[in-house]
Amino acid sequence: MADLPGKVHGKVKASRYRDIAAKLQKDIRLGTYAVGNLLPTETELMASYTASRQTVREALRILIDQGLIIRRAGLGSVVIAAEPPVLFTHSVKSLGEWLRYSNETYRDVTGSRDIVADKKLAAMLKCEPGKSWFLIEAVRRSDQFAAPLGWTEIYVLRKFAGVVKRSDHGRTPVHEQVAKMYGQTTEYAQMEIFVRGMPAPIAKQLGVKAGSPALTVVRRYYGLREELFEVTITTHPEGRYTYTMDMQRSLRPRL
Amino acid sequence: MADLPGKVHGKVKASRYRDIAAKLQKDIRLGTYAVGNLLPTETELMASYTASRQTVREALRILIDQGLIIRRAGLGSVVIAAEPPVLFTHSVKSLGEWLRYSNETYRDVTGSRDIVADKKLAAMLKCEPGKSWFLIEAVRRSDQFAAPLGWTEIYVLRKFAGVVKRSDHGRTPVHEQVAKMYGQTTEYAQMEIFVRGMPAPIAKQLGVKAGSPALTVVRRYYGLREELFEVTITTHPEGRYTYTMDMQRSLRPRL
DNA sequence: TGACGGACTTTGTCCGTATAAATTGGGCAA
DNA sequence: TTGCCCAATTTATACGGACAAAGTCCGTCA
Repeated sequence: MADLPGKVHGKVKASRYRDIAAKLQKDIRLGTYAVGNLLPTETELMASYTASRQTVREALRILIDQGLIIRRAGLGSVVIAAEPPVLFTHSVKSLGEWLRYSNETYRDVTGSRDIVADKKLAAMLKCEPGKSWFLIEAVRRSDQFAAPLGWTEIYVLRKFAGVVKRSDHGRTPVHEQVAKMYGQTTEYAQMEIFVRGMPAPIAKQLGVKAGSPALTVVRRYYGLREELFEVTITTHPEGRYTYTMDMQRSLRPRL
Repeated sequence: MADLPGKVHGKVKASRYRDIAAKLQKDIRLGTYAVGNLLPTETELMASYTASRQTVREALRILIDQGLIIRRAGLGSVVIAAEPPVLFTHSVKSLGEWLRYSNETYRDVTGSRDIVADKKLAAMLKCEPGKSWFLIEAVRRSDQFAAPLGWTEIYVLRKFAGVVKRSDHGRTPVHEQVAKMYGQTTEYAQMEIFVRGMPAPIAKQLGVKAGSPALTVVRRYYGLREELFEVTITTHPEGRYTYTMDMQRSLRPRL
């Protein structure tokens, strides 16, 4: 959607359907067609603009791409926004890329076991207390540095426990392994970043002082029907990890 | 682009053009049409699929929307990717929404002054040492709680210093004020989150212990030609701030 | 060699038409 | 009243055709 025809040096070439789209956009922005209401039907637009159905539909397609309307057979064109809504976007190819660990990092698994969420863990994972999980604990390390980057706790549904046996287990994001082995896809994900004093058990593993500044990142992965199937909690000591995100103004290609 | 026709309960309805699109996608993924090469022309596709030009073009439009091809009059359909590139997106309406402060928070400005970036500050801002900035310092507070949420340092170019005089200064993101007053728009932005021990001067302002865990968020705003025009640094004590981000699998509407 | 021009190819735009599918609303029956 | 089916409306899909605009290719000419 980046570089479609109709653009010349940033300017938009004139054409029948673009003119119609521009007029409709204006009418939507000015409230002639309010949000929630219907646009005129294709037949009406054909009459009022003296254009063919093809041309009218091409114009309406622009409004769809801009997120201004949705269209339904039997219903019509519903105005859902007065302005193109999205201005800035941040995109990632996969949720693995989301975490900006480079390829030189890996998980050094220290152990794994079944665990039942008590009230405190349930709050952290955002699941019901009493839910069963399979826990994988690991130290995140880098090829470059001797000091560990952080401590990782990975909670997956018990039925996915088999991922620990994979040969690429330490270097591939677990949610990708789950997808490959069990076909569980991630439909929705959530991340939380906050600061806390380093918990004593983790401090011991990482060789830092308990209570020292620690950055904790919680990632929750949801499948179909909002089912939470994996949560990872990583905790980093001061100076070992920075989360970075870039955002770009999204250019709307057509018109 | 969320909910176009052709989808029923997540499944895709069969239709001529979707079949053609699916076949072409497969051929692209398998390398029959390699990246950089051309797809068959519309006329050729009409012949090989026994479909009208309209139908073929509808199929190709799907590939365009998926970012697999670009089309040019006189050239053809160039394959630019073997797989739909973007899988997960996080979108925000404005960069103000980016920072998840609700409307109940505001900046309590404690002072402002000119400042020249020394080596240390330049590294933090990612600018050249010696660059001049206008610094606004403020405590971020909430209507709900007595304790301050954090400490904010806002660095803007000196020519934008006038924003402090605005009546809405404390409740509107500064980059929006700059946009309104001076027409400076944000084309690109970057965020960094890391943990550090609370610096003594800030600790004093916030009434917490120096060296206690602190979450620092740096936001850099760039205009046209990569010009850095604003940087904000906010520092939060433990328990006062959590950064949250939601990501949704981007559903490609057609097909 | 390099610039220019024209023929050719390919997509862009626009028109006409027909049938299918989805949605709504009203009438009818339980 | 409630629920179901039918008819009307509206968009979705698909066919046909025509000319314009943009890019490529190649031969000609300086």
